[in-house]
Amino acid sequence: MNDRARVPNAPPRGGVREVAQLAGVSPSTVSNVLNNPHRVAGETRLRVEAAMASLGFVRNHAARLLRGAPSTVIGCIVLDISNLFFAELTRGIQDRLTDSDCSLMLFSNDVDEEREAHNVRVLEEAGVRGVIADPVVWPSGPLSELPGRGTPVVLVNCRRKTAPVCAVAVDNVLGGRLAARQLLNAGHRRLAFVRPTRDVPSTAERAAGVREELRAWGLEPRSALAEIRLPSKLRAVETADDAVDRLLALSPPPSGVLCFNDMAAIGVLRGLSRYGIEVPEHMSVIGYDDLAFTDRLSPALTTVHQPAYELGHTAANLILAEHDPDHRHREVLLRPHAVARGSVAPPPDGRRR
Amino acid sequence: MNDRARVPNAPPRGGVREVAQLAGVSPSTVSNVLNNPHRVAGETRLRVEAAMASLGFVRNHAARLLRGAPSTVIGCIVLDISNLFFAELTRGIQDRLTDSDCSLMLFSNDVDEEREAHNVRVLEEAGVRGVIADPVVWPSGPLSELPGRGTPVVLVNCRRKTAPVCAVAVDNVLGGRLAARQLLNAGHRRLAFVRPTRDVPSTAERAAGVREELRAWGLEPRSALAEIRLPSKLRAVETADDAVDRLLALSPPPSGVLCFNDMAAIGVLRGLSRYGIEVPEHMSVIGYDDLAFTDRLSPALTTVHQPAYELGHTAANLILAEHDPDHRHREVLLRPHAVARGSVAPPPDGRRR
DNA sequence: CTGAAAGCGCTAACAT
DNA sequence: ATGTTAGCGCTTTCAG
Repeated sequence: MNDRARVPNAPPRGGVREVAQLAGVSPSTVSNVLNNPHRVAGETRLRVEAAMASLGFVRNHAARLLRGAPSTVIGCIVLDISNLFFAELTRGIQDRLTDSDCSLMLFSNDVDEEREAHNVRVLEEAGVRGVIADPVVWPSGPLSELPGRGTPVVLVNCRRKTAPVCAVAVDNVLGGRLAARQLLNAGHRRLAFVRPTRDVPSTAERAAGVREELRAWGLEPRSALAEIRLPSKLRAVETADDAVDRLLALSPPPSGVLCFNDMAAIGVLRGLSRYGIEVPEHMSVIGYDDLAFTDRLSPALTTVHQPAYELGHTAANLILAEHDPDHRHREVLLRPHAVARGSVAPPPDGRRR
Repeated sequence: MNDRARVPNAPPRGGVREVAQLAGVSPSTVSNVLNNPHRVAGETRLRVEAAMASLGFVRNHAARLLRGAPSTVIGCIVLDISNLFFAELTRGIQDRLTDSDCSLMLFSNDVDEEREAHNVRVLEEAGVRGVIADPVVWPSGPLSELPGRGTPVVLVNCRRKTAPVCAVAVDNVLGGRLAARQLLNAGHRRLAFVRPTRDVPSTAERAAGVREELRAWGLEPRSALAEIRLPSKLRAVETADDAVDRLLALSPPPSGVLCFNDMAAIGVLRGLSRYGIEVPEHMSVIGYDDLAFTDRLSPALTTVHQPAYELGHTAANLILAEHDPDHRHREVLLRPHAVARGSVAPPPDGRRR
């Protein structure tokens, strides 16, 4: 084999050699007009450029990489690209990378450990300049081995723990407390927490925050907080909708529902409306993330704001900064804040329960 | 230079050579255990595999590519990843690619022609196996030159016109008609159309559909349809919110607003509520896309459904199919359908206007 | 079943 | 200012 197994009738892609020949110079001169334009005489450069244009010359990135050029692609592994939170985060990364002429290789792993491992491997084989990831498992997973082999890693939405990497996260424990506090403040004493079956670090921290807050109010999580687990790999909107059946079967019934993210909250809202249960009159609901449209939901969703775009932008900054020889790993911790809207009200019976 | 300009203190990444040495075999045998495992004796293979493991061997994708291996990465260029429509579409692509062990290199170009051209170039230089794109310009743009140089292209959300490529699109002209029809059916005769300043093929087609429908009802687009243009590169939610000022300044005022997509519709809803204008009592609003949460908006958004995930899934199928030597280019045309919910009602004065 | 050798396209010394 | 040479890591005939 050899013609690159490209599309059937494609003309062979010409290389520097061919350009050099047409321009009547040597391959290294062509390379120079590409990489050190100042070192080549103006007239020669023009001739070479004309040759490149007429041949439709396209640089071969693989060959440059092999020769030792620094890669311009950054890998990114998110949990679910169809969640607007990650879409926003991805955009933050994109925008920053674009400014530095870098590209993004994106994976969405559906919170699947095996897929995460596979994606990490592909990225490493591709020789990317660094990897930004919201880890499914940390600090023990496959991601943790990358830095030791020369591929920088930046964690998003996850504390670095003790690992020697950069990380940018939102304080999820605080976020969990903030979420719980809104319900508690409104008088709710029996809560349900809708969360994934498979916890990732960020959701585990949120859960810890919720429990902390409960205890701070003198409540015992074990009895005051019922947990509803959602199958992890499917769309939260749908699984949460389904889970409302279980939510309503709880006894004693909760008067407020904490959702691990806004997408799940939408599902809960939908499920509740299936049963004709009004929010917040009969049931309070709180989300997490503060996605762009949550203020227009019916009712407007009370939630906890996370700066998704900024998270992505910062992560991109950090990964790009790894290039600097005297770079020190650091952790950026952003603060979430509560957003009170219309989906939380005092419990229906007027008394605390 | 030479140690790959990787992270400062990284150990040099060992290659097949090193593995071969440790296993006491030749590099080609190592290559064989990687690519033709059946051709190597069981015991030798085990030894080689052990050596790879102990050295933390990672295949170099660039070198394989250079040697002629078919690429496993597919490029994708969308207009705006922070629009849930594209996030869903991207997920459809991802899921399909994952099944074929391929990866996704994703770009979001903010409807910017130059960025599109740049992204196309990067993808071509990377030697990707194919490119899936929702083009900003077609059929004259940089995307159109790819197939001739050996990189297959699949259009999403855009008709192929006469070009020799595959495409998967939703019938946008029909979609535009469907959107307009819902307003017309409810009795509206003066409409506003909120659309981007910079049309991409899909929005231009929707606009054509809207005009067609108007004419079918005996209305003259020029007088019955006011156009509100949104700056293209910013988030539609925000620009549409701002545009409500202009919308309300229209004279005579429209009683129904067509939005080029759901994100813009959310912005319009938000802007309208700023003015205390109720939807649909005082103004009807219709979106486009039917994003996952639109049924929970207040009011539930009347819109036109587009199968975003299926679009992505099909596009991935098509690009993967280009590998087949006797592949014929084809265009898949999906049908949109109207989704009537609560944001459209008869015009406020009860009479047609 | 395993090894030796050549080369993919490009770039960086080192000549000239 | 330009050309010559060698080699990045891998795979693939072709011999042994």
